[in-house]
Amino acid sequence: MPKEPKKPSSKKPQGPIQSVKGMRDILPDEMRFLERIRKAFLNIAVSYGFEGIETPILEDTDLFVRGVGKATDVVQKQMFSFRTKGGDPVTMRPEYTAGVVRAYYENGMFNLPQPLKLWYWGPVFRYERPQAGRHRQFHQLGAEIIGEINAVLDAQLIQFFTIMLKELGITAYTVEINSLGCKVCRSGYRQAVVNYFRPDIRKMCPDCKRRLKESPLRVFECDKEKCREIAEKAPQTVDHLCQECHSHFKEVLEYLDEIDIPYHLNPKLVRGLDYYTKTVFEIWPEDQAGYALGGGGRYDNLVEMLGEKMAPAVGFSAGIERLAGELKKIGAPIVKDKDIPTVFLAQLGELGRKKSLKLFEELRRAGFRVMESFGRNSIKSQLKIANREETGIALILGQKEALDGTIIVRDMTAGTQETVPLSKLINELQKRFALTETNKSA
RNA sequence: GCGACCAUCGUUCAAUGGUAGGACAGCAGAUUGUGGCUCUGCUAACGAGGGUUCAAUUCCCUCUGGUCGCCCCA
Repeated sequence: MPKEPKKPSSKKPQGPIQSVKGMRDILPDEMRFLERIRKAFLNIAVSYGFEGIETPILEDTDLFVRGVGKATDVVQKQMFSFRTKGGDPVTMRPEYTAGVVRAYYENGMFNLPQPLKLWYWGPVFRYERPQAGRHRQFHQLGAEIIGEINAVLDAQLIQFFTIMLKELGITAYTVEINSLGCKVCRSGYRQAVVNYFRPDIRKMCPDCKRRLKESPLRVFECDKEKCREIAEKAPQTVDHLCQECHSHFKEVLEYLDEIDIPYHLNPKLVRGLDYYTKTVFEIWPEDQAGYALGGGGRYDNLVEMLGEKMAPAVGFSAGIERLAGELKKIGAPIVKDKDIPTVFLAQLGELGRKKSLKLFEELRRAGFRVMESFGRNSIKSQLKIANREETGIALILGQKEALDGTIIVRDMTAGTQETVPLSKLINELQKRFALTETNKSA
């Protein structure tokens, strides 16, 4: 037999389709945590006067290069970028802020009453090696306040974040905070940093040599021992703040004191995105998980950098999966939907099944959560499922009942049942659930 | 981007150079229209490609995916 050399149609081998590297499924068990986080988050967002926004996942690559910063790790090695068929360079957003600011311009939102308070929730992408607490697609929630410079808002966003953690039951965290100053003091500071490192530049790693040229503050992010040693006594931002930035920072801290949020001044905190000015902060779990739950800060220049208008702004974002991880860690009880009055609707025979479909909707309209297994014929297997799902009450609608206009209401815990007229069913159920409610609270 | 380890039913854990077994879950039964306990049966897996071999799930290589460090962040 002559061998037919197989030409692979692509470099990928045939086989079952697996998820793309770093992309994962969120299954119902985890989804429950996410929904809980979303509820807590939205609750606060709405009462704090924030409104929702969603921007496209795909943006012009240039938005992030200019917005987030050319020298940042996010842009240099973590961007999920490619070209469209038309040849346009696009990038799957690695964060929200740049896109939100773009939307601010494109939709003329500077004409709306300022400041603009926006919340967001959705997937973001970073091209990295997947690892614990890190995937290529993950989800962020966050909030931005655009068009207001007052320091009280910096504090309010931190308050927003910490209140959310509190509502979720997460208490073991620290707030790290620092001020990077503005354009004015930053150039002075930058110069001071460059001057400080210059004598030692030969001893430093190649990365730092490059950083010192392109973005000197990033030198502090290096963890090579030598660079660290040298950086130990480097000038700190807080010592080079201009009058305005100094008092702004002081005010932020005073506000935080006022609302009893403990913080840790961290002069080394610079954040991975270039657009930050003045206040920056990160929230870290206390158990040294190796990653932050979230962070944020002021970005008074970003709006200007992306367009012609000027608008001060401040924001924060948090990793939703990481918050969910904390919930798991603290053993947060799994909240199921059981608290909604739930009944199981079992049907028997052709007529019973037909009537069930309608009854199902009537029950739903009356405020009940209804479970069923309409596809099954035997009453036995249907009750088995009712038992497994732990619905306290099962309704049985068979041929006989369908003809009589009645239905069996079965108490699954007591094992008792009675036949009631269909017309009185809702009433009867409401009575029963009211009873169990009072028993619970008693 | 660099390094280490891993890959068997849905989950979890076995065994094996001659194509795989248990547990849990799932499904169906144990006479007539009634769940939980028990019993019985059934379903269901060697990530993909290539090589070595009479024979590969097992050995080797590559790819894909996962886990964990480094880096960095959410």
